[in-house]
Amino acid sequence: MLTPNPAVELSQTQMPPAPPVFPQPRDEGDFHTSSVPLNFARNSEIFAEGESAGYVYKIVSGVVRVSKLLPDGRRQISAFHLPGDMFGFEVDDVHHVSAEAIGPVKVLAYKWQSLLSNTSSSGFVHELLNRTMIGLRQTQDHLLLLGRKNALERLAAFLIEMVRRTGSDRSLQLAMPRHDIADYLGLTLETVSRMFAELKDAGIIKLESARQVSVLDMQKLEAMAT
Amino acid sequence: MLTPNPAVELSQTQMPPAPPVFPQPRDEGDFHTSSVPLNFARNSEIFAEGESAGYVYKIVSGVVRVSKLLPDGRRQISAFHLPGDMFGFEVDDVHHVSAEAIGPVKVLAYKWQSLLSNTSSSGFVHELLNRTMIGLRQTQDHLLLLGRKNALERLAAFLIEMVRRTGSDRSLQLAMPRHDIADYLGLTLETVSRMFAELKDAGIIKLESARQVSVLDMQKLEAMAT
DNA sequence: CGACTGGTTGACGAGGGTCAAGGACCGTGG
DNA sequence: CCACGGTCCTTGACCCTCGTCAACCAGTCG
Repeated sequence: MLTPNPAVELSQTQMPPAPPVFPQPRDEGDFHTSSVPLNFARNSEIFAEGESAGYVYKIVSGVVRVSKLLPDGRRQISAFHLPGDMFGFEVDDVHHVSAEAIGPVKVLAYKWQSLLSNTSSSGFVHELLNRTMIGLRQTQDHLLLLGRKNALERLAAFLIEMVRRTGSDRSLQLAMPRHDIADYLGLTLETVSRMFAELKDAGIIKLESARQVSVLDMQKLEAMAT
Repeated sequence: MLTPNPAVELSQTQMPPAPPVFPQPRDEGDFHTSSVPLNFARNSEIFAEGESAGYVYKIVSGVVRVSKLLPDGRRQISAFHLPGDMFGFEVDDVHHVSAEAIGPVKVLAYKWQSLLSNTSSSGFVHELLNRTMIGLRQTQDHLLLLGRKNALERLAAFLIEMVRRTGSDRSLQLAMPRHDIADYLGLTLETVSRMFAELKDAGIIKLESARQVSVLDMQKLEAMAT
């Protein structure tokens, strides 16, 4: 996808109609560089593994999953990105992960090369370095989770992460289905469902619905995440 | 460890005597910044999780493991670093991982702040951004391994990675014990040992000794790594 | 030679995957 | 208004991979 015109790509299954696209460059104050606002429909692909990487994306609204696939279909989600997060930068102009919109997503797309060459953008390089280092640290934390924690600890850690990142306190709205949570935590969706039930039976959370979780005992939840 | 004088810290167990330390700053061509050569003995700590992060390290010789620990002792090694690699950079002046010398290690230590403030070092920031992005990519690949691959696939991937990184072709010298390989691959040392045996029985590798591996069939090995 | 670290192998069990069935919730259309 | 299809979620039964525990072996250094 070299020319960003993604909302046309509603290939996968039948999709709710994508919001209209406005491909006119706008001047965003952020990096003294023009950005293009883009809209993506639920489950549509923002970029895929192996594609040429021309743009950096900043989320305006919605949630994005970044993942890698094995040839036989096994999938590992390496991160969920929320509004304000940036993603899509690569060293060598090739995407080594793919990114998809979990629900309807609005992003700002920045042209990668113009950002780096732009002389007034040394602040941008520092910002990018910071964000990349933070991303590296979160990914290292996730390695510990995948390599050494059991299913219950993983789900507890996930819920804590989501509570913290969404800035909510007790009530938590999950943007993603069980299957995505499973692929993020290195589990199956059945195990994720069972661990939800276990936390519920222990009186630590309350399931208003599958996507709407209330944390009843944050202390205990944090203790379970080890 | 704010003042680098590490070879004195031979705390853990009885250690082979550390090579002498030469703490005089030298001018290395690399980043137009002075570096301090340091030596670390086998199993000695270069820095620990939670410590203040003042230096960036570049390996001259030896192998370093970077890891995170759970309170109950479970450990995840997030990376092995070989000569030429850099490690130790953090966003917020606090180390979120620990680093230890696997065998005797020589590094060059660069003062972190002086590198970033130095006006002539914008090249350094770009280099650091590149290295961090590469590190992030490798860590994402490792997430896929830990989250979705089985024991045999993990060991095969590890051997391929080591062959590639050491630049060797058939013969591979492993710097680390089974326990470290296990903590890198999210397995136990027994399982690692069994997978070595399995690859050996399949005629894919030959174990000259525990640390000396010959790859007999690279094709098959790559096929096993999925 | 003895102590120590590191590695291999076996027996057994548990945690989580697989397979299967059914329930809850939603928007659409008759 | 309700039936219908689709997506998502839950729960149960069974099984397999890998962890645990234990014994033993190999190499090395004093």
